[in-house]
Amino acid sequence: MQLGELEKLVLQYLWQHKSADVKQVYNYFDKIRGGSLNTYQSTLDRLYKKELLSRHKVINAFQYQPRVERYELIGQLIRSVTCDFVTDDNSLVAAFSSMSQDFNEEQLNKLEALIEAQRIKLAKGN
Amino acid sequence: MQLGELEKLVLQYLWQHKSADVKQVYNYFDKIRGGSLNTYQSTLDRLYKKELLSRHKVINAFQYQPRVERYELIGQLIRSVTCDFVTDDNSLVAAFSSMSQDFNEEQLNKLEALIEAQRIKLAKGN
DNA sequence: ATCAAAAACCGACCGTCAATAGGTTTTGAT
DNA sequence: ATCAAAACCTATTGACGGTCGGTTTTTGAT
Repeated sequence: MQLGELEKLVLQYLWQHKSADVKQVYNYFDKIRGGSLNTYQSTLDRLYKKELLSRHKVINAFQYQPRVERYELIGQLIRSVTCDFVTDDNSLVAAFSSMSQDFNEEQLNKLEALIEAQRIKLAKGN
Repeated sequence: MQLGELEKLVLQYLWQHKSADVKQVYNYFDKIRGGSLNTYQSTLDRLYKKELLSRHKVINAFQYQPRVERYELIGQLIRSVTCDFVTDDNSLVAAFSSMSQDFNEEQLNKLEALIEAQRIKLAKGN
């Protein structure tokens, strides 16, 4: 998956506001970065075609909603950027190792809890 | 950072072979995917300019070497694809959560060891 | 049913970047 | 000084995101 700057901004906006139509998106971004209404129309449409947004008509305009949670997309992006390089079991772990410096105490705790949860899931699966 | 298909292939090759010049790279890939020698020259040059490869002359041809370990690049890519979306402390952790299904028992063990190592590092830092 | 406004859609253009390759310059051995 | 190899420069092509003008479709009021 490939995301441009504006696409990311719009996604952020929709995660925050849950749902919006073109006008709302346009009104919001017009003040901070300009661009025509059509620009946002195209961007929403592209995100919709990428299946990152869903939409349905309300009255006469589409309301767009995120189709994936933020963390899901992050996970998906990590996977897509990663998969070409992960040849063996250790690659991903090693990559995390190089990232571990990014984590603070609290995050480490949460990660550990996640690992434990996953262990249980694996155990049940067998 | 933005990497094309061929760039990834060449990187893989160099991680495996440690060091090579254009000819070697060309000879290797010519059999499996074609392309002119110049194509590989450009690709190596691009990777060099991206500071992913180092190089030095041996006799009269450049020898190229990886400048980053595989896992370092993976970590870097994860960070770059991630940073636009990680607004709060929990985002990255949440992303890992959505990826945790990718890990098997053994990998979980290794991750846990990493977390412990990072904890110790943090403790010493204070 | 008609019609004007709103919304959606289409198509074009630009900029960026990877892939590709031809042509030119540099270089080093003889 | 010559000559072949290597490096470098410079297009060209193909994707793709951003941008926007223009056309079609939808819709709501009359």
